[in-house]
Amino acid sequence: MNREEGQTVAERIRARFDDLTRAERQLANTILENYPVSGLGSITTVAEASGVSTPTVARMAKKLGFGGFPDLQGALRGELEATISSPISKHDRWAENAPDTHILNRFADVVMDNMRQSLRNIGTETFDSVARLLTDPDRTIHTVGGRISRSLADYFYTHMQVIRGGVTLVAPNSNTWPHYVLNMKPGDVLVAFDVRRYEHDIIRLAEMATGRGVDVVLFTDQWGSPAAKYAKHAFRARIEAPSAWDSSAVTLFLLEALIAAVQNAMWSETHTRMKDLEELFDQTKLFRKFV
Amino acid sequence: MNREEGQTVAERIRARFDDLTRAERQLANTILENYPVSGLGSITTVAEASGVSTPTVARMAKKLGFGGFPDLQGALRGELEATISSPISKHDRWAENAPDTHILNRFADVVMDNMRQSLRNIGTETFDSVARLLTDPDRTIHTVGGRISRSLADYFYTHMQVIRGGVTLVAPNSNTWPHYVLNMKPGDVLVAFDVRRYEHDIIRLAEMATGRGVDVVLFTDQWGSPAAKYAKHAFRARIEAPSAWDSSAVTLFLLEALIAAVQNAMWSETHTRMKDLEELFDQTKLFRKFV
DNA sequence: CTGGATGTGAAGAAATATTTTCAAAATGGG
DNA sequence: CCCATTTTGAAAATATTTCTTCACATCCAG
Repeated sequence: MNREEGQTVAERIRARFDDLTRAERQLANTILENYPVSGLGSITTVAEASGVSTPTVARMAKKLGFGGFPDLQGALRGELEATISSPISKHDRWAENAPDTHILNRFADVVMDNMRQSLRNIGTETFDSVARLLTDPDRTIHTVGGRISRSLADYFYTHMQVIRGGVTLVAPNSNTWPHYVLNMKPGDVLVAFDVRRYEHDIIRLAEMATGRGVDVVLFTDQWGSPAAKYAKHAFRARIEAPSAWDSSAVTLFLLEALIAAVQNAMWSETHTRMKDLEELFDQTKLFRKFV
Repeated sequence: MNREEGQTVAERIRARFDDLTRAERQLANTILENYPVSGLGSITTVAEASGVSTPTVARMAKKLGFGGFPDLQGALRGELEATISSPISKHDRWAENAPDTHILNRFADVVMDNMRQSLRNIGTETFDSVARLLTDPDRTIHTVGGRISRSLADYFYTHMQVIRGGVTLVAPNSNTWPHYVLNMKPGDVLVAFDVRRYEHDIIRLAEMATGRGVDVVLFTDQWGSPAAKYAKHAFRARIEAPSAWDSSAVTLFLLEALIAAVQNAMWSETHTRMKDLEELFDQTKLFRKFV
């Protein structure tokens, strides 16, 4: 029984297929089609699905060298996990000259994973709703970030400013926030960033804004800032990183996608603004074109 | 309970995520990672894998509208079967409810691609050399960004400031830059960000800095800013995006990986600084701990 | 007709899930 | 910072499901 240790269930079945009896082969075939999901139900389910009796299933499990049906099932689960959890990313040898353990590669793996998982958890309805909010020219956009996420708010602000008018960056110093709140009117949008460790002031700000009829859009992490309570829409991005810090890469990606969506939706206005901006830059000669 | 009939487990979790408590969210996240395989073991296994107790698992199953844990598990199995047996699995099933043409998915595809290609073109030697430069406590770090990349410089600055002393953020207004140059001494490092459209002032700054014996590290795009001429090390990240704008996501990723590397290399110093910082935060009560 | 394979049903055993209680911990408000 | 409230986990008792095994009837191929 020891040689069988490293084998998959499918391999074991094929290896001993000739020893199997008629009903057992029938069962084996059912397990092999739609492998390995079909073997995951209860022993009764599996038996019924293949049209054999439960004792047959139990018998075969032992015949294949497992302790019993649950043992076989555990093996199947393990295989499935291994299959699903290692997608192309691991095999994809980018930066081939680097050993897998180099921080650059480890970081890349984790970020790609964050990306995949975040995307799975973010509904396009949320995304589209937020894009629609931000496209509405009657709503003023306010944006604010915490100690770390401030840079993201800043990034967002810089872009939105070009795309449309009516965008405000709330200053980092929370003492001044009441003044900003004073300027928010019902229907305005507050785009807030708050990742752990969640900042009390941001939560309060979200609360105050909500109280004034402002729609709060929150960018946070997978655990969700308490500010989510006040948020009309929340994006929960995974921020896992092999580091003492969290990764904002996925959040930035979401932000950029959102910026792209808004820009598409209001292209005519944006186009004009960008052209005007170009001219202004040319006039002040602050920037010289190279490309 | 009837409206929930057609929903996937993931959807149910997302829909009620705000109602979930801390431990439940923890559990929910574990189920969502490696979805849906992670939810297929026994209730004990699942509980242990997420670090919560079995009652919590049972409680959440009911909260989500299932009869109990086995019911939830059955739903997961059903989904898995549907997913695996149909050929949908072609396109990694992120954001599965979104058509491939949704901007969110298009953006994701492009960014993942940028990531792969950038990594292939970036040698770990460059990465390691830069990490070594930034780790040297005798060198002061100056960092500067352009109109858009300013946020990245800011992000970098915020983190480096915690990791080590001797970090300066060069103000955005280029009029004041000569003053900053005055303070740069030979052996210092200037971390500059310059993506298209390349900014004349940044190039001049890099030139001036090099003239004073400063090592310039440049983050730029795949075409390379003219400032690369003066840079000792340059990171060329792909910034392609289905948008009128470029994507900074890969650049941010590189930056974070670099920050992680530096932080690892000087952990003892960083550790002390972080603890001190915590205390200062506690004292000023600016931030309240949630996690 | 015969022997092995199979299914049925059932009973006991084992594992698993549910629920309860209660103390400890976390959270949120003042 | 403290207190009230909620959440959580451990333990245990209970309920339920699932698995194993057995006895026995049936089927089928040779």
